[in-house]
Amino acid sequence: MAIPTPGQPVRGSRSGAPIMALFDLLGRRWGMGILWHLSQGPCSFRELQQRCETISPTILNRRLKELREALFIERCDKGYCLTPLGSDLQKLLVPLGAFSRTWAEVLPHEEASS
Amino acid sequence: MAIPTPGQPVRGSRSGAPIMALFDLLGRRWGMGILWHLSQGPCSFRELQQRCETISPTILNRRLKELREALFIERCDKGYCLTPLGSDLQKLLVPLGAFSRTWAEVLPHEEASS
DNA sequence: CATGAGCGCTACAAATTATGTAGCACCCGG
DNA sequence: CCGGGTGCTACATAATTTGTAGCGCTCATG
Repeated sequence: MAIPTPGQPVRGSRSGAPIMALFDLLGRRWGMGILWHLSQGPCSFRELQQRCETISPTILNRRLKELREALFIERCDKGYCLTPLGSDLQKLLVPLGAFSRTWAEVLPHEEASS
Repeated sequence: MAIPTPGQPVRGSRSGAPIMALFDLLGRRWGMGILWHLSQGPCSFRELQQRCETISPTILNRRLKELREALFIERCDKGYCLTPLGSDLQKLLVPLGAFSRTWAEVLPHEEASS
């Protein structure tokens, strides 16, 4: 499972359009979630695992490797943290948080129906 | 494979935080890519399949169902198109395009090495 | 030095998702 | 009736993710 790289063929673009490489990387399960949770501050592997609530260590470790290779995340004394580049990316994700709340209101609610 | 819904348990949040539901939905393979390609204008199922270059009809259809249920996409005379809500979401994705190009420059290039 | 608690990380089998190919049923123009 | 387009499904195979257990390491405490 090679890490998607701009310029190389990736899912969504044989020519490796950067946006498609990014989508491929972030579109892997937990990709965006890890960036999101890590933006709350640096933390250890196990702490991150708990922030994600239900991620398995196998996949956390794999995503961590990929995101490190992509230069979004790096090791630090506290465990893991975002790089400046990763932080830039995370900031672009923030508006999605606001959007998602609007979305949640618009969507037909599926309360535990009586 | 239930569609992630804010308020229901989703991957990344047992309590169904809207942002995690959104990440779960968009984080499925091709999720963001479909929105991206569809923003180029409404098109037919097969045309969309070609814009995505390498998507299988099985998964295109599944994502389409999910995204329609999430109110991001709807049917129209030309085939499929973004809803206003979906269009809002897609606009939030646009900055990622610019970011991805910066990223592509920063990343060590893996040219076809001699 | 033994114990316990934390760390990053890996193994492995089972379950879930995605891929690729083929092809259905439908409609339209020739 | 034939060719070409549409949306979409079936099915076997492959890839990815999950969940659980536990390794080897370090550090603080007794």
